[in-house]
Amino acid sequence: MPLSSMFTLSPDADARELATVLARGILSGQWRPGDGFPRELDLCRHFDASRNLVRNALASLTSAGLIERSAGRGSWVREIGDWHLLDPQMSVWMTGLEAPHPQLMREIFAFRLSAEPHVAELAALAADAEDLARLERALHGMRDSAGDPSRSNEHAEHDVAFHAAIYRASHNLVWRQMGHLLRPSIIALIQHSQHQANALEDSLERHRRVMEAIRLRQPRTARLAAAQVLERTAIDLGLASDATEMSSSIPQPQGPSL
Amino acid sequence: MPLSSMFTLSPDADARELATVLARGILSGQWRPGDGFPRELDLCRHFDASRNLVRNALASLTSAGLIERSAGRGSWVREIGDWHLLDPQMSVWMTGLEAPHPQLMREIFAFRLSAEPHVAELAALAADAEDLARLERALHGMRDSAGDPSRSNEHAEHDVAFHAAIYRASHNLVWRQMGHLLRPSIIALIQHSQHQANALEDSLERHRRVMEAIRLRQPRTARLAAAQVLERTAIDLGLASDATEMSSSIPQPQGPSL
DNA sequence: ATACTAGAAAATGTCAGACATTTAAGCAAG
DNA sequence: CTTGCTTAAATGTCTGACATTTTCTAGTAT
Repeated sequence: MPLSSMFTLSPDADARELATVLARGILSGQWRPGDGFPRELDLCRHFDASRNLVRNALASLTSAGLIERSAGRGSWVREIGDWHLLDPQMSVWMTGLEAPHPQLMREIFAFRLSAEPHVAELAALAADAEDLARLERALHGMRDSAGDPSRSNEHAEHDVAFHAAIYRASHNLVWRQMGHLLRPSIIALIQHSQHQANALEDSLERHRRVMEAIRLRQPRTARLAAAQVLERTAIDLGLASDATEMSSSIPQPQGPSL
Repeated sequence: MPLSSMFTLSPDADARELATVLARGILSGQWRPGDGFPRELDLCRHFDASRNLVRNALASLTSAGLIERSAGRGSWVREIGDWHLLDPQMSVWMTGLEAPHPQLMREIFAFRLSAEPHVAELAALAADAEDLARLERALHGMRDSAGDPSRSNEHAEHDVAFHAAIYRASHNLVWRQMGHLLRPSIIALIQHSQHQANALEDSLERHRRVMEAIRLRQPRTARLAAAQVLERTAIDLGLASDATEMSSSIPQPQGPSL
């Protein structure tokens, strides 16, 4: 896949911006897994950048698992399963994408569906006053910016902050790091769903119930409330069909036990 | 914190090795969060390396969230909460550590305790023939190398492979990526517990039960079996006290619902 | 004395060019 | 057909210079 003229860059760009352009080229499917990636010198020519800058950008892509490089052989795009979806840098790159990567969005949402209710349960067990303050600030921010299309970005940021505060309230460093995954998922939601007023009102109410359950230290209630927030989200994304099955934690029928 | 003479490097080291040495210096507490990190030129002198190589190594630490850099001000170690624990590179760095980072090990184990039973449940719903083959190979590897102190590393690798296979069998890319967390946790276990023969036998049996439950597509059984593997692990690590409470998924008593 | 400004110093960021190393392909001799 | 040499192509590294950002300090005007 040659460098198309779609990829442009301001003349005074730094390595971070170039990395962003290239990463989004991969995330948007311009280069696909298995494809060869342009050589350093071609990138230098195309973007009128020094080799040093190009190499720094490629180092970022490498550390995110997007490409693999080998002296003498070149660079190529790695399989999706090797991408470091939990690298915070990836969240930034995914967030600015004009059209989100469909498979990744499904995978991330499926993960949230399976994990977030449990995280809410942990949060109800561990949250302290600071966590509750964060949740409250985020919820108020969502409420203030609700319904105004010109403030939808702001609304999305508060939405992200709310969910990140839940992960953080688990008081576990690993779960907390996972909060970075939320941004691309939620931004895509805001941009691609027609928020009807009553849907928004309903969403806010469901968020509020999660916060209340955490405040009252009711783990099971928090779990169910978090599942219902995601159910609402699934509806807004048009994924409602199988969402309800996965988010409920009703024991499945099964054969004879061991 | 000056550069002590503890930090040495073979004369023909590349950026990756230097990054490893420096990262382990941070992970082992030689430099603590908030501390200033040595300047580029000091590192060049100390390790007899070019500035380019030093900069590449520092870029790795930056992308892992271990340090923060700013033109004119220098570099310093970031707070533990900002470290990218889910970066696969971090797992490599943590694994080779002579003495594991106690807090990180606790955090990672607590995460596994809360997540892995659920992942096993997902695996029981989604595993295919290839996943089962991976689980079986890993279990056989564990069994073959059991009890022989000279093959404890091999045993640990198969142990890692078994648990990674569970995450992978969830058939979700995010959970799959999280399998990288397992290595440092399991290696630390092997190195710091006196494996008595009966404990090992018991551990193997518990692993086998997880695999059987996944094979038979029994999610609830798989969840419980995975919790019991972790319970065994907690005993071997000397953390057994509160482990059983967290891994069981018995509903907690709670106040009035919303 | 105090506040503002200019300049120097220190640190990281970038550039340019040369050279080193790794890999793959082609070609020729056996 | 195989082996080994040569060449080309790509990434990796080194060196030295310069650019930029930030902080500290000294000096000056009010």
